[in-house]
Amino acid sequence: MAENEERPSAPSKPTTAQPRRPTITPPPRAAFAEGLFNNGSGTVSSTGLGMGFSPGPMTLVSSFFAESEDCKSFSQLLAGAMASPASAAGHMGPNFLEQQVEISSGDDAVVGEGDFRFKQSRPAGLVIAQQQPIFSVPPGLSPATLLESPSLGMLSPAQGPFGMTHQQALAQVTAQAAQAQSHIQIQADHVSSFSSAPGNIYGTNVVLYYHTATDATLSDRLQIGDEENSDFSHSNQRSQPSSYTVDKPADDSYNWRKYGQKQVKGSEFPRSYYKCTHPGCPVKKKVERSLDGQVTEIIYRGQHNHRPPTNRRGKDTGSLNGSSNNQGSSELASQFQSGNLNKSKEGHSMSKKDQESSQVTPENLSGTSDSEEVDDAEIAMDAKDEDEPDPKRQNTEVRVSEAASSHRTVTEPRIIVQTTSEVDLLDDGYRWRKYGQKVVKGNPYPRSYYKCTTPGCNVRKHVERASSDPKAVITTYEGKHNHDVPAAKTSSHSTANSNASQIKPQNAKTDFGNNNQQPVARLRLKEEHLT
DNA sequence: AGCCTTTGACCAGCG
DNA sequence: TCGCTGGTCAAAGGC
Repeated sequence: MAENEERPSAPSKPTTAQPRRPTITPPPRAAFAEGLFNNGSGTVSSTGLGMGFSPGPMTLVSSFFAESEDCKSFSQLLAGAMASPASAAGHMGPNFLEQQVEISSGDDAVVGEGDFRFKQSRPAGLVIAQQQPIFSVPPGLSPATLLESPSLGMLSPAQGPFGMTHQQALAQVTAQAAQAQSHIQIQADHVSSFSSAPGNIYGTNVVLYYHTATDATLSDRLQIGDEENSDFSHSNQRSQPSSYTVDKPADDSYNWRKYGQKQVKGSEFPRSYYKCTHPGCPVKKKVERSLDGQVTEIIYRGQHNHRPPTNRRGKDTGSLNGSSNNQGSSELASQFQSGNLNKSKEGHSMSKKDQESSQVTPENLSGTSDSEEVDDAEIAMDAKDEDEPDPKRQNTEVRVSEAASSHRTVTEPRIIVQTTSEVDLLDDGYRWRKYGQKVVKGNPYPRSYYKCTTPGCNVRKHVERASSDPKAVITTYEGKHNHDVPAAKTSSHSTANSNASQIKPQNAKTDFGNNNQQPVARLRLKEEHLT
């Protein structure tokens, strides 16, 4: 199992005098999860997938904001955030009605080689996450560990147990990232890092970076601030054996075989190479670990051409993945795979240069770097031409991403999805009909409303542009598609994105989706497109 | 026995 | 052409 396989192995060429990264000492997962699940409302409903699926990381993250004051527009939030982090924090106050997730994509959006990242810390120019502590983390428990929890429920204590692995969460986010066409950042201080990835999604390479340099601040960011969540931390502290050290990425539902390890130049830690053990499956992944076993980077390449193994090897004891979790993971993975198996080749055809060029720094994502040079975002992309990739845009995005790559840092956690095919990620594969537009106070740009044109499907989305940053385009999805992608959109990119769409609705409102029984959890994708 | 990790060697791409 | 580098191979050994 991936977890075991990714246990740190004694580097053949041990690095010396490397800055030690904080050791993560999470509680036993069972207790940990219990602590999580017993928090908040105690809602235990599963998601619309009917398999105990939990909301994606966005939802989870968003749940932090679940008790914010009023549901201000994202534009407002974004504007406020940009203007003043503190102000932004206020916006995301305790009464924030809608559970929202901030996933921002960078200006340097890449169509062909999009990068999606989860960001632990707020971007310099975009602060959405509330400043108030959200929940506590037991001493020694790193965010990576938190997210490695099979449930991730810690991120959404008010929503009860969500049997979702961080891979699933990541998968969701990644899928949504794909939908967003470009870079994604979870604009939440609470989201620290992921210890693993779901593997290839839609022919993309998922890169997870762990930057424990920020771990020092995690305690601050992840401290409890909500009495309601205190059980979480308490339970964790009670049950957490100090000796429990998470030194491997969580289960990503696939089996991997290590086939190599090298000390890569420029990398602090040895890089391990893994192959999916499934016959004929081209998926590989590279894992970099610190000396203390913490994963610092995971790169997935290729796309699984099979379902995740249902019978996980018994030796995978590092995870408390229950059946629901595995099932959920598998289900999620299968969703990813459905209808889009033809991308694996493209994934492998992606040159190293392409991959590298597609990596973008959080600074760029937040518009503080070279991304400033890019043209204005195109909300119009959402309003029209969803069916057609824009070659021009692709070229531009590649250029920007390259520029951005020069600013790449290793100081912040990030997850990068390197798309391995030229996919117009903006196109989510579904047909949308614009049914409204509204100008929000404080935002010169209108918020456009769209509804899925498929009869009986209540999925909606609205797109808005941040007032203070026209490049920032936020797409919010509500509901779950109860149908497949329209036949006319069976192109690779459409399929990929449709899959993404299929995943998003897990966080959907109950009044939109057919299967959604969960509290509202809107997904908010900030899309920053290039012209 | 099968599957896995380890690890030195080999290969290919690139400047 | 050569050296560097990342990626892969494959034998050996362990579980």
